[in-house]
Amino acid sequence: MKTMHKEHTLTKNQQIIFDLIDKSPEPMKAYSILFNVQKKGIKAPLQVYRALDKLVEIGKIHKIESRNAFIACHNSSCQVANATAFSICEVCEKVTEISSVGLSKYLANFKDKDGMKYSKYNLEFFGLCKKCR
Amino acid sequence: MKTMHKEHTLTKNQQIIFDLIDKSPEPMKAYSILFNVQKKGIKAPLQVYRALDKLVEIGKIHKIESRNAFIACHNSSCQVANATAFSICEVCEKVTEISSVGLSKYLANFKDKDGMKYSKYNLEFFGLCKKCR
DNA sequence: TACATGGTGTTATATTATAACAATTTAAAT
DNA sequence: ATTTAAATTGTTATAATATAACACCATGTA
Ligand SMILES: [Zn+2]
Ligand SMILES: [Zn+2]
Ligand SMILES: [Zn+2]
Ligand SMILES: [Zn+2]
Repeated sequence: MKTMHKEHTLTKNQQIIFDLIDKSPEPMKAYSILFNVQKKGIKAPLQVYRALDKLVEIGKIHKIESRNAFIACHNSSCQVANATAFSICEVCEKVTEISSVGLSKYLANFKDKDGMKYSKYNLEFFGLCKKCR
Repeated sequence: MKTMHKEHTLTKNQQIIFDLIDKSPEPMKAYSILFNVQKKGIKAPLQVYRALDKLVEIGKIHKIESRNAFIACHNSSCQVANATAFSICEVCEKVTEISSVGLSKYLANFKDKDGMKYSKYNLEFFGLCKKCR
């Protein structure tokens, strides 16, 4: 049985950059990514940003907007929805993707005062992680 | 009777920049703000960013993270909580601050899988506004 | 007074991101 | 197989966003 969402074969640059982000325990910034992939032949910011744009578009990674950093997705449903939620520790900067059915249902069904619904959203929670309390 | 939250008397630069943002029908970017206040003697990016930082801190304005832009707050509760929600039109870029008691209660009470609660958050919904549909 | 705190003005610089253009690769469509 | 369109790449240059460092000033207060 086939999966519901389209499969994307990553190109060489996309794969290199995805692998790096996926292995990283913390969100990575674009120029840190650039520095780390220069030995693999990716030399210019644009090469990084183009791969990042595509990876975000297909849901393999997410951008943490408040940090200008990128994290790999491990939640298959994001790859369709572009509906994301994270918790961010304000002390150690640890970022965790939240995958809560309750939360995503609540947000997907939320109506603003014009009765408008939104299938796409980004939520960032801030606080202290377990370790930092 | 006094208000619950601390009153902040804005300094000259803060007031100039707040007034500009407050009058703007759309979120303003830092360098657009700079351009617009140069006639009032604010000449350097840092003067703008310092005022913006303070205004964000005291909740008079909010940063729309996905747009690197700033919008005035008209919701008094944000000034205490730094818990914000916006809807953003992906066509015309109209941004509206959402003030829904239900939503803010839900988010303030949300517990992640470690049982952790977060009083501070930023939520950005994306879609099409009324006019753009 | 002396001290602390926060704001200001200034120059320089760091960080994040895109424009523009030519060449190449890939995957259909004929 | 050949043509075509779409996507990706490589490259140089530049735009847009944000902070570092330092000297100075204003205000409150011990
Ligand atoms: Zn995800
Ligand atoms: Zn932490
Ligand atoms: Zn607000
Ligand atoms: Zn619109």
